[in-house]
Amino acid sequence: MQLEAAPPPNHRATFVKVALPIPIDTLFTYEVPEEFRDRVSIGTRVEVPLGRRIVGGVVFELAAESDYHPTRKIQNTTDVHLNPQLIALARWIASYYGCSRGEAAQACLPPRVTRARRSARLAGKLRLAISVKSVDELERPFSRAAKQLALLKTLFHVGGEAPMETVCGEWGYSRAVVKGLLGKNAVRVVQESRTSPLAGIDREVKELSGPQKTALEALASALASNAFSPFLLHGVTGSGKTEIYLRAIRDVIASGGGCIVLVPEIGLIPQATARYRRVFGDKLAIIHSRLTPVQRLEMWRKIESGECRVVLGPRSAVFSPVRNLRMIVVDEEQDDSYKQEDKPRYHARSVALMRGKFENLTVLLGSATPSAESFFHAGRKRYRRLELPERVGGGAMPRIHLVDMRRESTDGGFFSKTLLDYLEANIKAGGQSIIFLNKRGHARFIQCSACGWVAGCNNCDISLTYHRVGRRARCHFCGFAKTAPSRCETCGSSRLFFSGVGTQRVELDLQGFYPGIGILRMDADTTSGKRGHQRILEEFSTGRYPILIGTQMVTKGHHFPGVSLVGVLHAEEGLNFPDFRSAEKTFQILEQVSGRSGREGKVGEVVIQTFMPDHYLFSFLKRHDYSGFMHEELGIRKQLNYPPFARILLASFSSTNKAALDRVVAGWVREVRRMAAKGKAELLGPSPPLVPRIRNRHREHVLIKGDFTAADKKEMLAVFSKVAAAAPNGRSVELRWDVDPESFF
DNA sequence: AGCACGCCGACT
DNA sequence: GTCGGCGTGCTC
Repeated sequence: MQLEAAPPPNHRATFVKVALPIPIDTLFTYEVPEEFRDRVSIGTRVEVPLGRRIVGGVVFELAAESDYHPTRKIQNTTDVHLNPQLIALARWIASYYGCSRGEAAQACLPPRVTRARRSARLAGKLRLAISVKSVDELERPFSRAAKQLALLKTLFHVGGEAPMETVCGEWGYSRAVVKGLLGKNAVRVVQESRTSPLAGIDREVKELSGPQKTALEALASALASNAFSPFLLHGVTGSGKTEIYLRAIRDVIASGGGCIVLVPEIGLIPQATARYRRVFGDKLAIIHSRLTPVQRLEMWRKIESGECRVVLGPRSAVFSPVRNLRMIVVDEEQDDSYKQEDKPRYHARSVALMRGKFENLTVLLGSATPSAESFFHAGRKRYRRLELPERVGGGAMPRIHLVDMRRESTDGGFFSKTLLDYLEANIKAGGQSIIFLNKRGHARFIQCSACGWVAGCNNCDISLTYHRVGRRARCHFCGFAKTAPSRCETCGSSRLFFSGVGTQRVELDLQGFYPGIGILRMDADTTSGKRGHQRILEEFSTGRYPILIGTQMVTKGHHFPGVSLVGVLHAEEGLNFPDFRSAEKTFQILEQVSGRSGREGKVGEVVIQTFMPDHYLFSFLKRHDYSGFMHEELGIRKQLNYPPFARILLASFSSTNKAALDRVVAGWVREVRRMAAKGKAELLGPSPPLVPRIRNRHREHVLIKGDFTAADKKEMLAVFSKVAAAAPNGRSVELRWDVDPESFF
């Protein structure tokens, strides 16, 4: 008979095994000097010597003896630590995404700040001291102080006051801006809070719709069960998803729990989160990309201590050490900004679900246009489906008109007769219109009209982008730049033209049709500066401009009550992209941009121009038939064995040495194919990607489809190390390992 | 990943 | 002669 083993003491160990932020998964053993023993346990972030530098690592194991000699000593300890649940999550990330435990642990923690400069504490709250009915009244008196105006508007949006810390930290305003406003008596500093937290919600919506009530009841019972409960909340634009989130979170907080809300990466944090701030006040922590490392650490401490119970932020917020975490919300769950493109290449939606499993949480995925993956799982009852099929206030969905541009193109121009007719009618009626160019980037390249030559980069296989400023031609990958050529470098012709998205040409055309009309254009030339996008969106929302022209940037953030027409140019763009998700993504973006038309009682019009009107997505889009489209799309996915029916993995190899690259890739593929023959995986490639050379590094892609385990992935990575070590110059070959890739670039 | 060591070519 | 390129090996 065995004695019952006492749990190993989680303190006072002589040695610790530490996971380091290097691409090696072995734990390194360090000695803990006597003075640190009380402060080191599993999960503690410690500073340790590695070679001749000091790095931050996380203690994963304790040991009485060292298995490595000579053992070096821990340099220092920190008060940052990973709790046991997050250690488990880091382990899962490491094995699933194929990185070291140290790299995964690092992604779960706030940045390591070396110089812990304590910033002077900003006390009190900043309160609006002038009374205005709408932000428009502020425009004129503050027209010469853009920053002050922006701060006033933000204050107005959040209900009139905000803590000084929020103003200078989260929103990034300098003290000079605050001082300026204090000098003009436009704001005051007050000590106490006027709005009590958790109060604002009932004032905003009188009554919930039937489907909203049903959804909330389902969430409430899931939360009460304390079991892992994944949901897909499918609600059309304007159907009140945020109201559901807010109420569910409020109930969690009321019963002593905490929540995480993930949002896609957007630059409009203050406005987009104003409702959360009004409801949750100081209990809310907002994380965003403009926080400095010190601010991030402070935020982490507030969450860890329980001072903040609700965390709102982009993908990294999924790792927040929230006290008594009960629920994770993933808003706009289809958004591809949830995929981290640097190591570890995790998907925040997957991490949220896995964390939910480990910690028995309710995980609420919300979207107007759910991903095929989530839609599928909801259909298979792996997630519970909640639907909000109607807009709040009963607004009808916009009417969609499809225009076949093969017939209706007006002598090579951008506009069909149909779109021009609708546009003219809308202008006459005083409505606003959005002209959406369905193009990804805003690159303009330089081409010879005599021979077709395109100005390209010396180091990358890509065309150079033309920048009007200084007439430069620049490479987006490596930064290579030169003066834009005035003659073709192949045939010497001077007949060069600048091609690309053409928002400027669209604007020119429209000015021709409607001389003197107010047009806003949103592209690389007009959105320079940090707040460029926001500025243009705000100007458009004043209603003074009848037309806004833009690319995909116009689909995010802000909604415009005055818009009753959306025109889409080149709707088929992207459908021919080498990405199995291209139809899904195109459908989602067209549905989203359509949703911008007509709100608050008015039926909006949407004119979609395309050269591929026969593509299946358009017949479903016309009827706003999301389910119909998804069933068709999932049928195709099944046939081709793509997600969600199979897992995929993109192995992207690169090297400056083409011969070494080819040797290593060929060797790796040969061995992995042999492994795959035993299992169910299928290898596609190797094949050169869309851009076969970047920064003078040649590239090769291999796509792996099938059903593979963490062990299979580990073996494939091991094969790479082996092959690369054996081949001449093999070490020059780099492998970028992307599990569940979102981008195939 | 980062850093040192060491072996080869092309310069003051 | 050495400066510095990158290929290789190692880090508790």
